[in-house]
Amino acid sequence: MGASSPQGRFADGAREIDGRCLRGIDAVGKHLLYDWGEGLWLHVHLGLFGRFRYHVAPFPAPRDTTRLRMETDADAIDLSGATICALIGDPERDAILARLGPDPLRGDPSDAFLERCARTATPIAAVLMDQSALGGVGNVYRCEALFACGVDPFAPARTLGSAMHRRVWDVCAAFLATGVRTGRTVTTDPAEFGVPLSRLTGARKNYVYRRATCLRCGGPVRREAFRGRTLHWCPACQPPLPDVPGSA
DNA sequence: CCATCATGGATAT
DNA sequence: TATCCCTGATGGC
Repeated sequence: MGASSPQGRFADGAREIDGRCLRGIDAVGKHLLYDWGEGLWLHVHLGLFGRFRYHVAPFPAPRDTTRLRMETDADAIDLSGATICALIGDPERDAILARLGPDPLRGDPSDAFLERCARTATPIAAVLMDQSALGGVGNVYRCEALFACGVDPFAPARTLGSAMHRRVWDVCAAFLATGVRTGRTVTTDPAEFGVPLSRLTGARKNYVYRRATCLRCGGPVRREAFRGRTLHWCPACQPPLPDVPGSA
């Protein structure tokens, strides 16, 4: 396969994999690992701005932001905007795996996540964004999972109880699986609207994320910056738990 | 043309 | 908690 860096910022890396045969691609949480054999890996993390563009021959000219183009005679993939695009070896790959929490899409056991939730007084909204607690969930799924569970984002994790911890895990796992299947971050329930999942688009894609009003109750959605990210939640559908003396 | 915002994370303080 | 990096779409002048 051919590799090049039209933008130039990954010129050395592209040269290194140019002409090699890709053996496989692994996804761990939000990290992608391209296996070039002999312990050589391309590590990609899309971050906030990263994206792939897929082309069929004849390929369009790359943009001036295209950091990496990988191509065969028939197909090309362009990568731009990624937070991480780097060649690494086995030790660095192992370190990535080691620092990530369980990823439901890999069939990892939920134990470590459940134990973290049981132990910590950190708000559940922060735990869900912590990639060492749970791999793969970002802001959309975090907001929508808490909505699906009727949980106040600021509730200290351990006050929710083990049954709710399990439910949060299950909901996140279901969202991630749906994401793989559909290629979209749909979190609404087809049964609630009587239409197939494929029709849950636009204004019916999510219940609270980036919405002015709750898709379920019609009440106002609250929006607030929390640790650098914007939380969205419905205070009517996700009421705070009553204070229990000595619980937090 | 410019400001603003976005599915993320590392680093400084 | 603040700042910076990465890119692209959008909307207001």
